[in-house]
Amino acid sequence: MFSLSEENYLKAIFHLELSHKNGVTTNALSEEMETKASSVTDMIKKLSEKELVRYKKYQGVRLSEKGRKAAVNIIRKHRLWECFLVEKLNFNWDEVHDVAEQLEHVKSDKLTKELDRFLGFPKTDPHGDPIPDVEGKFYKTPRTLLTECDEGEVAVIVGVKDSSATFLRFLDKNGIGLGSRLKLLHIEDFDHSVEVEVGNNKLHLSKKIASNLFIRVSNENE
Amino acid sequence: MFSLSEENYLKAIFHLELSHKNGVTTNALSEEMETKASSVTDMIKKLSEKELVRYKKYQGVRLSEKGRKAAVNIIRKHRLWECFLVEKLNFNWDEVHDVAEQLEHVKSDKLTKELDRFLGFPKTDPHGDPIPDVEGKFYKTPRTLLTECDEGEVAVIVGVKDSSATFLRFLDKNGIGLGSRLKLLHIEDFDHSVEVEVGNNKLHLSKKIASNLFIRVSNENE
DNA sequence: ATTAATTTTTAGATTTGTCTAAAATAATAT
DNA sequence: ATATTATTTTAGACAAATCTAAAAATTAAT
Repeated sequence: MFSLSEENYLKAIFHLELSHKNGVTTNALSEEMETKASSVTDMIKKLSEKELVRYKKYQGVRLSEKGRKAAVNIIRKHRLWECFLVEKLNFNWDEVHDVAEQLEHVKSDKLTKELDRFLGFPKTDPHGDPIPDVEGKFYKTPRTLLTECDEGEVAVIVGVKDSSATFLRFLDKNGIGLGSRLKLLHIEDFDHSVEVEVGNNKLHLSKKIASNLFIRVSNENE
Repeated sequence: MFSLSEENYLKAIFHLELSHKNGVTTNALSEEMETKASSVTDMIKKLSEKELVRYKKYQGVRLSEKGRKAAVNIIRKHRLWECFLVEKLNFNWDEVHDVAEQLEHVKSDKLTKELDRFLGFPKTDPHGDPIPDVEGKFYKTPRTLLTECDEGEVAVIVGVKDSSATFLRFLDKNGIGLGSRLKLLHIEDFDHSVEVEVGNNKLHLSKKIASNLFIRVSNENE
């Protein structure tokens, strides 16, 4: 159906469209894909011929409905494999990305369907990102960033915005993971860093860290 | 490490070496790989430069130790994935091949190791073929073909020589699978076809079919 | 032991995805 | 409004893996 490279471009365009609402630029794509802009132009032309993207010269690209379907399917597979690796194969959440990047390209509808069933139809991956269903629908649960939280509130970690190994290992080291309950003790006016209580420890988190933690504000007693 | 194509050639050479004891010929490889002989020559040169095979012009190829290790590792992964598909994802034994062909190329030692553990360190795949260990060692259990069986003996099916979907579905249709107990009632002198009892049915199997069934001769009462 | 047939290799072309360098277009700054 | 800068595209080249057609080597047949 699609080549490895085409699939990777589709995925990248999908992710970039979230922040580049009026078309993904060639340079943005070339940065994301770690290739030269000229290579991107070449590939965009191919995707455009296949009607996976809409493209006008110098105007950037956007996915067509067909392209979106394809991209979402790859993301679905990626996230299901991540669940598999963590839940069944003892991978840590910072180790799954590269392997899932390979597994996501395996072509077999039955495989995806059965993997989903085998995992119990998970709704989110190990980083808290939603897993789209077969129709390509994302069930988004409401979530905000820790930076939106007020002093005194209790937040449950439901996801990470940055899922780089560096960040994830930092969280591990500090006993923070999905499901962790943080009480926001203090927001520092000077740099917007926050002081939180997690378990019985107090932790100081920079604004950058807080802005990469997705939370759900919780009732003290729930 | 190795390209997809290189891996497929290594695997093919390994399989062909079993029957072509004094070197795998270019034509044999081109048939196995479904490519032209000239393409094979090109690839052989590349593998030879990488010291994965020993090659002298017009003399065919054989795997080096390094090449054998690589080939066996791919076969190991292929067979582990086949187990996974059948035991965990409800695949039938005639459906696993193409998907395993894709999965076998995923690169991650941890993945292979953990998959092996997750499956309970299986020794054979769904077709009864042995799964090599991490060191590349095959633990071969003694087995013969149904054609070697004598009248009156009871045979347990422990593997299939031909694992094409056509053959496997034929076996399914006739209630034969790994572990089936067949009593050899009669060998027909004319064409060496055999009459067997499986369950409460009598079946007539051509010589070709009998010669593709690996068996272990069993004690009536075991 | 030649000749004929087969197998294998070489030479040159093609496709996919990439690259560099240069040209074209768009965006920004004075 | 024009000049400067940045972005994007084009043109041409390259590596990997394949192909076709022709040449070379080996094997088989008389």
